Amino acid sequence: MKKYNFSRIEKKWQAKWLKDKTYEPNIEKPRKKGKFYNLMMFPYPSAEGLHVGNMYAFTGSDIYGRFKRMEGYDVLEPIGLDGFGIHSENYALKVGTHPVKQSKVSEKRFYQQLRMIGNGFAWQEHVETYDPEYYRWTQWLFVQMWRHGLAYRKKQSVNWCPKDKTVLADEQVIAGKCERCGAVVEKRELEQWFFKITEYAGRLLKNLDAIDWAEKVKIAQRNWIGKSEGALLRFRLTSDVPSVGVNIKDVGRPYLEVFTTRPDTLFGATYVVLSPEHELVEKLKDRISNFKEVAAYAKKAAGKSDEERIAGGKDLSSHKASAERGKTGVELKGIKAINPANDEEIPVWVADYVLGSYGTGAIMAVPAHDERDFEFAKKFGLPIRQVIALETGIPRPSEERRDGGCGVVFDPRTQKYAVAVHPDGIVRLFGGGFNDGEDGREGTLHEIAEESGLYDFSHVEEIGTCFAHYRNRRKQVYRSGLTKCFLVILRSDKVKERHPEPHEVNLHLEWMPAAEIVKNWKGYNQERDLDHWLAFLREGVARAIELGYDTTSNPAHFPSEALLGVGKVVNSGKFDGVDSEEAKWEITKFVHGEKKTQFHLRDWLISRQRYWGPPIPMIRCEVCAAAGKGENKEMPGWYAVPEKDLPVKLPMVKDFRPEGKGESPLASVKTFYEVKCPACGSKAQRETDVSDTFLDSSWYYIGYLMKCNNGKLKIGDSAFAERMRVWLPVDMYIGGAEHSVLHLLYSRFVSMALHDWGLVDFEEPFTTFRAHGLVIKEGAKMSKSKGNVVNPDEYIKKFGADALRMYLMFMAPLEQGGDFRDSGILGITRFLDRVWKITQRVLDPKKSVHSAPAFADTHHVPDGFKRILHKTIKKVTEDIESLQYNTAISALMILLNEAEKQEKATGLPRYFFEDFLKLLAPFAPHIMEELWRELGNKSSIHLESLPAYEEKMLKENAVEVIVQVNGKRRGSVMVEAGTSEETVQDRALSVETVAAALRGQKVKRVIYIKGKIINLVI
RNA sequence: GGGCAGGUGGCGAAACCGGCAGACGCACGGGCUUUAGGAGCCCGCGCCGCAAAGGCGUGAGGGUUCAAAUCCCUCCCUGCCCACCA
Repeated sequence: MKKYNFSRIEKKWQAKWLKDKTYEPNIEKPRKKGKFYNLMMFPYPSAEGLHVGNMYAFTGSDIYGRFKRMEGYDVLEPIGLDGFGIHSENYALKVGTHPVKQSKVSEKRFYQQLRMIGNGFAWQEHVETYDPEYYRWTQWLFVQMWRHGLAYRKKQSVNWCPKDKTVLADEQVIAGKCERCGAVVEKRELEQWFFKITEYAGRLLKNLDAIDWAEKVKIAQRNWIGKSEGALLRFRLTSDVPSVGVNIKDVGRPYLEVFTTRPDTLFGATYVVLSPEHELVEKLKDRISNFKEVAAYAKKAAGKSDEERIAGGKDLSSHKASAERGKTGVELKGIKAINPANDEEIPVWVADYVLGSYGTGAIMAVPAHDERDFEFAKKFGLPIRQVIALETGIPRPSEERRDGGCGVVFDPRTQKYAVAVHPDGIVRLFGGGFNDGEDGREGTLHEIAEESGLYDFSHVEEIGTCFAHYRNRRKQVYRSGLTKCFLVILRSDKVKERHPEPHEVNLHLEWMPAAEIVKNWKGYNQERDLDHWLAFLREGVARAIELGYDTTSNPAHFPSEALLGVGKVVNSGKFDGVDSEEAKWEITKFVHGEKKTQFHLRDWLISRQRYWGPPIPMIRCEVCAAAGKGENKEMPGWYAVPEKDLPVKLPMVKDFRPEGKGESPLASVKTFYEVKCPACGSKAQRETDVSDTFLDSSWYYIGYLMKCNNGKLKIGDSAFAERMRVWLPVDMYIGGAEHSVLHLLYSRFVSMALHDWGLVDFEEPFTTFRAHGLVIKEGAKMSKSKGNVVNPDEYIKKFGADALRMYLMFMAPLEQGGDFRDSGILGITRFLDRVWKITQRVLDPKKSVHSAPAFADTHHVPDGFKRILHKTIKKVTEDIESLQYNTAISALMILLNEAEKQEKATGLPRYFFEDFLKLLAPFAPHIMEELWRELGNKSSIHLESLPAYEEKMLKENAVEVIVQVNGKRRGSVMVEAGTSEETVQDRALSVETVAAALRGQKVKRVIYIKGKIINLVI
């Protein structure tokens, strides 16, 4: 018997496939069922060779591609390297090699490794992003963005990584640290190139609904785009500082514009806040009496990294909470804003918790209903006014409806409020459910008198309503109703006899200052969910202060939290009682505000002050700039490099190290940056920054098509347009979830732009996207420091690529990732060994390999075996389609177990081997090819069609029906398929163990699930 | 703090449109092949019982149902992503 030598077999077929162009599709005219573009995220070859995570992803994608090929599609499965950019440059820095040289070394190593894993790559179509013939088109893309008004330059405070010495996009800053090197990110003001991706925000969001992508990636993109519906509101500004320079009306905008998603809370806006970088801070300098202080604050805030700004914000989690922590800000003294809703004069602050880059860079602060404003207001003693009575839930019709009321009872002489104290320490307001025929005011005063005895009041005023739910210990709602709240001012503390309800007899009256009540309020909802009464208390106290009764409470200090959520508007003049959702637009209209949709998405920062990337193909001419001339009116002096001059080749710069001056190393290469102005011919300067790596990878799926058949096609050619029409969009894209928002969003943006320019006929580049999971080792993350990194080379050497591929896929579903355990791979090795042997046995050791194999006569093989085979075909086909390779492999193992039994009984028919090997071919391509050829086939198994299952072959003729008594298994009966319920029941009753369980009791009910289970209920 | 995914034997995991929990594989135990090894074959393997009978078992607690890993409610834990976005 021939021995199984995977090493020899794998090498042999890898060479043969390459020679035969087995995996090269017919680009011009796809064969058979048509094209299938099977794309996997290309790797960046920076680290120490191919990682097992790469191999996991590639294998997962390759199996799918091979499966589609065997389904009859002409599959394009290209591969390339994303080797241009910071990560590759950093690797070069680390190993001390020049990136030009290093890229060649990495390329060789990666491609060599990639050839060993057994993927069906179309090698002719490979691309490398650092190849000038590739980045010619990356630069071309930049030029198109410029020509279409989507590229612009602006000075911006940007994220600056002090270690990588470059600008980072927001997406590359993780919790204030650099995504790649982990250094704390700083802020710097630099002129940068941006792409207007925000112009596409709406479409990028909307199209998500129509594409077949992993749901979590869609969610991540939706969150990133971050659409919010709100309003732009204007606050007039006034000043009591005598005008020195500018008149307040002459600052360009005599009002402050804010964006808010909660215009319904406008009446509760008790101050406004500008971001430190807001233009009005500078413009109003003459009107700000403490400008020095303000300017110092703004300067400090601008230099702070986001990390520091956030650290200054709420950090309630850490116990090291020092007094230093908390929000910071400075009031603009001398300036006031007018709340347009109630014409109230309110203070203006500048604080770094407001971001300059979002909305209008200014907010109206509603501390009662926003956590951040609340925290700020508390710290600086600013007023907090509740304007929303929260809804505590939605009642169900079945629940008993009972309205009620409560009172905030204040004694002006002692400056204290009345509270009901329960024996177990629970504190609440006086009040309760109304009796029949009572209304709000009368009923509430009645309840107060009943519980506290108090009845002599000088002032009673309704201050709020909410729809409340009362819950039992299990938090189930047992009663719902409208609850009203009244502020009640005591005339005298005369009391009459109490008539409390039985459960309230132990209740007693206590007087406390507002803050103390709030402090003692803890956990009232242990028994009933009455936290809305706390909101009423705040409301009542605020009103008592307003009326001048309460002179000791400081409303800024006693509430314990902001009230988030929606409900009915209160304290808002004529809008009182309106649902907050409605009030949003009514109030917006009332103050002549404007409805506005705001996106979280920012423009794409393209510039990188580094060496290893495609130079941005732009030229700056000072002469034209001075004359106001240029390709873009708004940006005089700027010209795109003419397309005939592309690519702008990256010059060889020996010292490519970033210097940290905010300039690319190219800025010191005179021969590079000195050029002639394309318009006027005067001395001009080339842009010396390079572009972001994500621009390289945003269009690489098109790049592969350019390389097809060694073509020299280009975008814009009609032949290339036709090629793109045939092959795009990508049918299946598999990659890591870590690119959910970066690469995938930019690619979508670019393809949408190409579509708008009339160059491609699709908007979405990837029809289907699936994210593979992560590979961990023995339950732990792989890392070099732990020394537990799986090196694929070693395993391929030891077990073969087929075994490694299959083991990786057997661990768990592809989308889940897997736990790599060294011992586990042996199971796969054994399996492949048995597949090898069972095939060798049929090839009869006595004859030569080339003579006819000794198959069993088909007629001798029972239908039962064929049924198992067909069930396996069905299962494997379906599982591959849904990327559940683990269960597909398991089904194939079961089939082999059955086949070995069958072999002993009757021998195995030819059809078994053909189908079995084909089903295994996507998983273990080398061995299957070898065995397939040994069976006498002349062409590749990978170009064969998958076996099809026959529906009629799946039907069992005898089935086991489980017999349950009261839902517990007590036995089973074998019956013919289609046996009537009565017969099954009779048979079930005659089973000994079933009869024993019934113990002669009468069967009350029988549930029969056809062919599966019969449950006898007694 | 928010979003997403998940929690099932000693381990990786199956089953999840409610219907025999633990398929398949690893590890482990026993046997066979006169067996030096990470070789092969057969048997066993959730837990408590010598065993049978039986009972208990899918993060915890409750609920719906003839029947719950699966559906509902409350809570706990882990991983990943995001996080002052008004």
